[in-house]
Amino acid sequence: MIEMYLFEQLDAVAKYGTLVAASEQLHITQPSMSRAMKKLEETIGVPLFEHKGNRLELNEYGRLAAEYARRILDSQEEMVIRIRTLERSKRTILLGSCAPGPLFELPSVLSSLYPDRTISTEVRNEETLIAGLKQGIYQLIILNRKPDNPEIICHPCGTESLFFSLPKDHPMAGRNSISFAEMDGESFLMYSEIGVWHELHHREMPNSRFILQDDMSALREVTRASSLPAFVTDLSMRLPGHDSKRVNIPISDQSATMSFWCCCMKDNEKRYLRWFQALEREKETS
Amino acid sequence: MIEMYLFEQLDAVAKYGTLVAASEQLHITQPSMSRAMKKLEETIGVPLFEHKGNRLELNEYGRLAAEYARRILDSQEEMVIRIRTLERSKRTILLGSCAPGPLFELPSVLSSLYPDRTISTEVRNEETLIAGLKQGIYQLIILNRKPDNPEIICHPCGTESLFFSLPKDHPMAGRNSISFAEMDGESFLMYSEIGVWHELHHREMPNSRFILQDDMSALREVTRASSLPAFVTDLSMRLPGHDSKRVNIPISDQSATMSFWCCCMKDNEKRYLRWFQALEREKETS
DNA sequence: ATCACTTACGGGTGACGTAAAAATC
DNA sequence: GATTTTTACGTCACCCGTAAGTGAT
Repeated sequence: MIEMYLFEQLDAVAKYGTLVAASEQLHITQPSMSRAMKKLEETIGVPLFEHKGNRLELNEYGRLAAEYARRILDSQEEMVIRIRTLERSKRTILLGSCAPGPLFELPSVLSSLYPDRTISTEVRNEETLIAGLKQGIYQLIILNRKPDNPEIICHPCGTESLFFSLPKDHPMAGRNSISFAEMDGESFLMYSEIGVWHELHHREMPNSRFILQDDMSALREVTRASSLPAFVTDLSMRLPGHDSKRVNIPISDQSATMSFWCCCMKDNEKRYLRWFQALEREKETS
Repeated sequence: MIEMYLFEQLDAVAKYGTLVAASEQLHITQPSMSRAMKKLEETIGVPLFEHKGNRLELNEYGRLAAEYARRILDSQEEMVIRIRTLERSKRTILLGSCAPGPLFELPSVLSSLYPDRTISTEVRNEETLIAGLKQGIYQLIILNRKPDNPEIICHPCGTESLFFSLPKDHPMAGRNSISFAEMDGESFLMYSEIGVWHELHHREMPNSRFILQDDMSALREVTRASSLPAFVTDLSMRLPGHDSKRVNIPISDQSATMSFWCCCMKDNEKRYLRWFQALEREKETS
């Protein structure tokens, strides 16, 4: 039987070329390394190295062994991660979203439906969310479009509409609605963690500049003291601390309203049935 | 890092159900087993077992871990076997054949061409030979038909023709040739290790009985003392110790002559080029 | 009482580190 | 002399076995 520490050391030798380099990486002494490789050769019964001057080099068999070592180490690490992830996913619900808006209200609903589980949320891009859902890192994800994958189940979970937030003395402040095009070219103050909304802004207002701030309360301070236009949404307006000294003008473009879908893996559909039913009820009441 | 002995023990527990049973199989004591499983749980950080009465049972995580354990152990064993096989294949030539005839002469030719390598031979069925060739167990194999695989290179290596071996007082002993059908129904003495020839005998002489003997010299003794018909081939006739007190009558059926091909993996073609050239020369001289 | 597992304790293997030597550049 | 590997030796971790204890059937 070949113990794992031998594979680890072989892998390091294959990676770093010499026993000295490998032993430094693994924080063991070089003689220990030398002995381990000898033991490996003895166990397999085939020489894995050949002397090239004063250094040791993997031969054909050694390279084959190193390939296996890498594979086995990977398997072992993958095992630990998968088990830990699986266990964690039973205790917590990690809700990933493509935008922060849905995360304002939904976690508290989740929490009341699943009181024994921890609710965590993250804003990530679509690719990361879908990959993470498949791997079981996320139990639920919120996307702004249905993914084309029969293994993933989706339910609608509301919309979010963008508004321009203007100081009262702004020339456009009296309007009932404004289009992206009308404002394109100005500079905007903006929260940086808005996920997929960034794509929209750059597509619809290619000539504008966006001044990003990743601290929401800092952003509020700056906005209050500035005459620059900014953005709010119908969802963010309800948050406590919202600035009422500005006027919020609806954006006339259709693309300014985003629809969200909440998705889980088909395998977990039953587990989140209550949740999806709650979403349906919410839809009806609004 | 999870050492291999932990995987081995986990695998045994998964296989045998209880710590006691598993520990007996591995020839270690049960407390040792108990500690090892605890250590595994501690390392991963997730419980792998649950108590079911007075016995321990793998839970969901434990079963997942056991799957990985099995995979990792398999990888490790596969690694050792592959390396040893590869190394062995550099030092020896294992020549497998579907029939013993070609093995009478060819090994000595091989030996003279590759004096630094050990030559071994085996008679096996076609399936085993082809699978073994692919795995590198055999370096060369001899088949009675070309395999339909572009990765395998074949060269003709002679023929073998079957004869009836009859006592001089047998009614057919005076014939120039006999067909299978004419002798079908009789009982034959026969060497058992004749590989693919068995198929021919049962196909062409379905009503005959074959009395098998796996010891060639014992078979000769019995044949000498018996009046039963037997078989020889043009190749076996040349062997020392051949019985000259009988008459050997050619078999008129075409199927009584078998053609052989010697095959190696395309990757090894160069290595055995000398060998295949020698076969070509042999073909010309005969 | 029996069976399966856990806890406690002592012993021996072996993996590691230190020190020094050998070999190659 | 600098670098890399090998050899020699002492130490300590840890894996195992024995023995006793707990809980379930």
